[in-house]
Amino acid sequence: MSELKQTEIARIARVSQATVSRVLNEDPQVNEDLRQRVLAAVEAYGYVPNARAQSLRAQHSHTLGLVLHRAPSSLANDPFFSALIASILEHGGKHGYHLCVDAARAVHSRRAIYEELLRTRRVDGLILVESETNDERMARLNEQGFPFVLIGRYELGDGVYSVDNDNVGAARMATEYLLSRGHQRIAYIGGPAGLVLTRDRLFGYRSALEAAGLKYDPALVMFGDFSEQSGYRSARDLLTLTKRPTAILALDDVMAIGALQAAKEHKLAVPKDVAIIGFNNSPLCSYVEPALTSVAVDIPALARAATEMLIDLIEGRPVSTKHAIIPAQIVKRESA
Amino acid sequence: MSELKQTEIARIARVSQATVSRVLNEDPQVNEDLRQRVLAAVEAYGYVPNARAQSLRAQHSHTLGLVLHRAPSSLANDPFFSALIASILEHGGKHGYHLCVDAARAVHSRRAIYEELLRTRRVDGLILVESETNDERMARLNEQGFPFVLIGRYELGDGVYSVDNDNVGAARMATEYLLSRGHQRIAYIGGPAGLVLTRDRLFGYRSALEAAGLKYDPALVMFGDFSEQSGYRSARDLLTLTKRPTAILALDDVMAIGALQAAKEHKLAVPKDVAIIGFNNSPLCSYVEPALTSVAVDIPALARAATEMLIDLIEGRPVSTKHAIIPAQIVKRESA
DNA sequence: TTTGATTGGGAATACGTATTCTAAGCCTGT
DNA sequence: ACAGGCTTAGAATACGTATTCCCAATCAAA
Repeated sequence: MSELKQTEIARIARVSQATVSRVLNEDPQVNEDLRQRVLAAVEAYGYVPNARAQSLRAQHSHTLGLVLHRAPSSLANDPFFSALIASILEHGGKHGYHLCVDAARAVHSRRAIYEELLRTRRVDGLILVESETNDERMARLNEQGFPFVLIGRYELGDGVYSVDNDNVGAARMATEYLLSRGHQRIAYIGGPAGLVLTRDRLFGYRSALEAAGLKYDPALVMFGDFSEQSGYRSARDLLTLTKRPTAILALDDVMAIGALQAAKEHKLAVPKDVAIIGFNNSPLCSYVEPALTSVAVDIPALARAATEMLIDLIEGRPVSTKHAIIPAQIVKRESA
Repeated sequence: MSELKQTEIARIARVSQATVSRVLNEDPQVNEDLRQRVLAAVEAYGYVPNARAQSLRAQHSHTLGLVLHRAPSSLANDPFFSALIASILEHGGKHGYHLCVDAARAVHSRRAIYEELLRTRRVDGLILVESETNDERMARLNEQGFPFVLIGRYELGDGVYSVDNDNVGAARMATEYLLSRGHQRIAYIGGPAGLVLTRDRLFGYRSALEAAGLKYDPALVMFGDFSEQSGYRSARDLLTLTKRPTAILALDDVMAIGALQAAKEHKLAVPKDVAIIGFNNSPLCSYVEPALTSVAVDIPALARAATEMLIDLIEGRPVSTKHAIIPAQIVKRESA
């Protein structure tokens, strides 16, 4: 049944192909008479317009692209990833957009990704995640009318649009929360020292401390790698300090769980002897003992902001902020 | 820079547009001379072919569609979902396919989904997940040359292609494992009674029991709703039976965790007094106390089989099995 | 009635590519 | 030297749609 084009419908309804197109696009100036004939034929034969032809003609495909800068296999158990897609799907869908997902495989150079999706016009716009590149080519792409939005980094100058969660604010908020509960010695377990994430949150942590008139103590700052092991080891070292901390802020729930383990081994009650806060509010939090208080990065809001910004960009509407910052929330459970 | 079509490149390289196309498609019969001229122009201007035009012309878009029969928001924390996408991305990518994801929103009738993606030729083929429909329209679609593969149900007759995990076999395997550890009274906590999943796995459970010469005891069979609560309640009821079971097979990790909770409250040691096995091998398993033994549905294999079957279908290669069954595995931890 | 404006709808075209058709040039063999 | 095959590449076309252009018909006004 590949013979279903407007031409066929036109022949059946005894009108021109142009009229069929007009009817389908609800052009007001078409006689009710012909309109009905066309509609009847469309219904009878189950005609549906060919999106490929429409895209070529209309110069847009109503499709958004999502590119993850990681190997596909690494996405398998990542809750961030599924939440991201879910939200893009939801809000893009509201505006009638489809979603095309791609992950950077090793064979694909960065260049290939841009081109494959943007320059080939396979999608109307792109959401880039965890891109490691500071490439100024990006800025040029945007200028050339290939709209895209970055999630996760906004230090690329004004050429690109971006959305990020408020790393500084989130860490500050968590630290302030611990301070408000009377903690004076608060430790920080970051990710790898080089990461923007680690750096920004450290800054927030530190500024909360200093705002409270406390001295920043490098001995209380550790760097892990987001693994449970690294959380465990960092916490173990912290808890054996002579002046041990009474609270620990870990940049990931899994590391926080490692810290819980260490506390348990040191016979320290959580949160009485040592309070622990994680990051990301993963499903795990409710299932560990005690349930983990966690800073929730608002992924749905992040994705929504990126999606709507991108669609505004695509459709030529003015965008209010080039760099949106999404605030985080503390989800209080038992560990702090 | 929208003026980048083959025509422009052709003018620059002083050849015809056809020649540009030939060079790009590595047509052997083009003079090395012109070839170089074209390549130089392409390189200089960063020309990339327009995928929309290619799709229209070539009658395929090298894009797979994935349709989830659920509200997008419900996908946010579903590990099944992300694992699925990851694997499709990986194996589809190997064959040069992109992925378009869609979730059935309420406003979308089933019909709209097929049409929006398949009949409009937006994608070359579709993977349908958790489709609740037994629609024979599906079979007709396949016959009409709109290739798609179902994940999760294969009782639709021969009209459709499908991939499913081996529900019967998985439950049988888990039951046999418990039997081999000496258990004689094994309970079963299913999902809602109406589900194929519940039914098939119950069958596997039952057949293992009977193969071992044990009587099937309906008192040991409960039906939950995949929530922790329902797992807890079911287990509580089971453990207060006068002839209480020494092992519980729960159809989901979260229900199994509920059962763990119930055992704890009954002061029963796991696995010594009561062994517990979950399903799905979710990340949670490693984090509960004791770590949960679980039957792992092999999602990557499932997705891979579906993807490769679909691509074979699309590219007109013969498909060996219309209904592929993916075996499951037991991941042994501490609870059984 | 005649004219001018208005409306309805068919014919033609463009979107950018891949491919078929065709013709020009060149070789080879007689 | 000439016919017939082979190679090379340009011209033309098709993919299916949306839209512009234009003409015929209708209607209102004079």
